[in-house]
Amino acid sequence: MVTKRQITARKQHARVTIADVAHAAGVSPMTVSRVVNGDARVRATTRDAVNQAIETLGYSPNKAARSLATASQLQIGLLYDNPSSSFLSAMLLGVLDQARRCDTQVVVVECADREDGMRSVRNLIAAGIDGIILSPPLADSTEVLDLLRDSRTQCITIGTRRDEEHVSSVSIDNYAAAREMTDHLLTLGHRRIAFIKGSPDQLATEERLAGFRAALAAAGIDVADELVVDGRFSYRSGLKAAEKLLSMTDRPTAIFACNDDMAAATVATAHRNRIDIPGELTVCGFDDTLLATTIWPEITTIHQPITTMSQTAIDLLEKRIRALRDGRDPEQDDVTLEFRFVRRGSDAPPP
Amino acid sequence: MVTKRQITARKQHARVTIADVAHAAGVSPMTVSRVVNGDARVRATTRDAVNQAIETLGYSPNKAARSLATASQLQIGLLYDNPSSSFLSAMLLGVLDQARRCDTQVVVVECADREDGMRSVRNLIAAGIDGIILSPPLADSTEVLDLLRDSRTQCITIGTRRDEEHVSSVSIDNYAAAREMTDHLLTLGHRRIAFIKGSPDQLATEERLAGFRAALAAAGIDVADELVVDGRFSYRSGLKAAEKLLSMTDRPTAIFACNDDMAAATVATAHRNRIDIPGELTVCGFDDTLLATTIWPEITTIHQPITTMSQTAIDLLEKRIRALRDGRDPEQDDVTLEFRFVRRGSDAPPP
DNA sequence: CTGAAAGCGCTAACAC
DNA sequence: GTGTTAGCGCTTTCAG
Repeated sequence: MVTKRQITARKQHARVTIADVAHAAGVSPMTVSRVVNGDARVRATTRDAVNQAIETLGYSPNKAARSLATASQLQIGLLYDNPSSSFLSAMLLGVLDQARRCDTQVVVVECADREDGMRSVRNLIAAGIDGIILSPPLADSTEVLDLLRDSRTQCITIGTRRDEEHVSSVSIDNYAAAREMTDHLLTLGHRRIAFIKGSPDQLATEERLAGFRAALAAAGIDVADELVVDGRFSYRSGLKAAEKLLSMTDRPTAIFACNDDMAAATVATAHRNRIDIPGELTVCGFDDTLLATTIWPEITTIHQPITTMSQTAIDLLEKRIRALRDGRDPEQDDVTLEFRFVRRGSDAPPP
Repeated sequence: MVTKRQITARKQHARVTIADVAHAAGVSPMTVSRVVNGDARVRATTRDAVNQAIETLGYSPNKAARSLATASQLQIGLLYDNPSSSFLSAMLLGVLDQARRCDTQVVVVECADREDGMRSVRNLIAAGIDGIILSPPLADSTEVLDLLRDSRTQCITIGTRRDEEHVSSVSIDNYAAAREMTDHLLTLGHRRIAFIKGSPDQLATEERLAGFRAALAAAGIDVADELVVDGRFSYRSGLKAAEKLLSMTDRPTAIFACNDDMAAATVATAHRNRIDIPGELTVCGFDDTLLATTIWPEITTIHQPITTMSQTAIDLLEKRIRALRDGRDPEQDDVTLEFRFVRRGSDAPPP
């Protein structure tokens, strides 16, 4: 009696298993498994019966059992180092989503700097990680990349593309994007256009600058050296750069900042100096992080599909690792996703 | 020969299992399991031997197998609706971390509005979710909460506390925090202090306002109605509120905004009007999101430990679900975490 | 304190 | 097309 009650109680809480469904549908568990996994070799009527049973019983497969049986679960590490929170949340969203889809455990690690990055990578490797995703600026650290290569750990970078044998990447065409933005400014009629650079240690900085220069060159405009100023991607550094630019006697009519944080800082500085945007000055950014739409006016910028990028990264990494496991040679891919020019309220023709 | 080679090849890729460790240490798999799980009933020498073997073999337990054997893996849904990206990333970080720790699958769902929230909750329940975490403003939706109660789904809110039987919560003491901030302003010597409210549908708004009022009342200061203005937590709404406040003939010497976004907007508006911060105007915020340290001057604010909050939420939810599974009655908890007053550069004594 | 047996829920591989 | 058998790697009994 006592026993029976316990069993009943347990049954209530127990999830329905594949066996229950099989029983209800009058087939074997294997058939149910096939239906669930979309195996084509099941008669339509059988399939319907099974689906019916699944429906009424409210069956949903046990992930752990499946992982165990297929030996599928992977462990992937995601390292990041002080990104903007918009970048981070967008990235995490993509990672979480895709990881769930392809049954992958993701370990997210914040690194204070490259030193710390090296340490984390070593730890993860020791813990038996299957692959690693690097976001900038860690993705640009040759040191970290070399460590990964030497330990033969699969690796993929997000946001910057490294043309090296052992790392794949997911990024956008920074050069083309910067060029498109600059062309837009040119079309608007601007001729005196300034550029605020990002951190020198990130590839993206150079690529964007190159795109900027190319657009101007194509239009037959010389870039005055004084109009290309240093920045470090931070709001703070943008403030400094903007002050320098706006205090010039012959100040630019448009400023293209290497990311949205610095563009926002430029807007703030302009306002402080009672310069109207976009009436008296055009400002545009890059990345389309949340800050771009937070401030006023909203910033014209380049949208990076960060969530899709991180999903793609997980997907790619997973394929490479499985290929490796099956003895195949994993190919190195560099995926380039589409960026999108987003026009908002911070640009206008020159006064 | 062929067979052997295949086996060898496979062995290379196969992870080391508990059996390998057991063999190497000369004990049974069970003993290894006990050591790994910190069971006390193992002789010290045996334990050392096992640990030694684990070390040299580089063993790490297979999560899937463990989940399966202990029937432990839980599914938890996390719903969010348009939070600031700082809030979101902080929350995701905590969730990811804790979920990995306690072997929980988290499904993150973005909801466009309450309607959408209802739909998502229904879907999740149908999919057999074990519990749900709600962040504001969804956490303040009675409708969603009722649905959850009726379906007997475990639920916990983050950031706002609902005093209802069936929902647990993790939050900070908004009232006390607002009070502490206001006291700070009072100590500085401010007497004409304005308050920018958040969205009226969020409990946090009222609590913070109450704290603000209480501090002033305790100091024997009447709050002029005109100094408490509407806002909706957005930068945009903060801009409007700040303009109203700063255009007053007898404008306030300090402005306490209900969150950092609105505080940042206030700073921008002040700058636009050539009002120096903190020299001529003190501005402070709430939440300590990234925006607070992005802009200049950095904003004095209240730090909410969002990452810890979401970790705690997962932890609590997990305990409740397991309790329920074991037939125990899950208790309803309201956990209040410590906030931290963070003084930065946006406050000073009145001019 | 330690070990043997049994099984968690699912899916490969092979039969039929 | 469908069923059978045999595990995946771990932990829970229950013996000793």
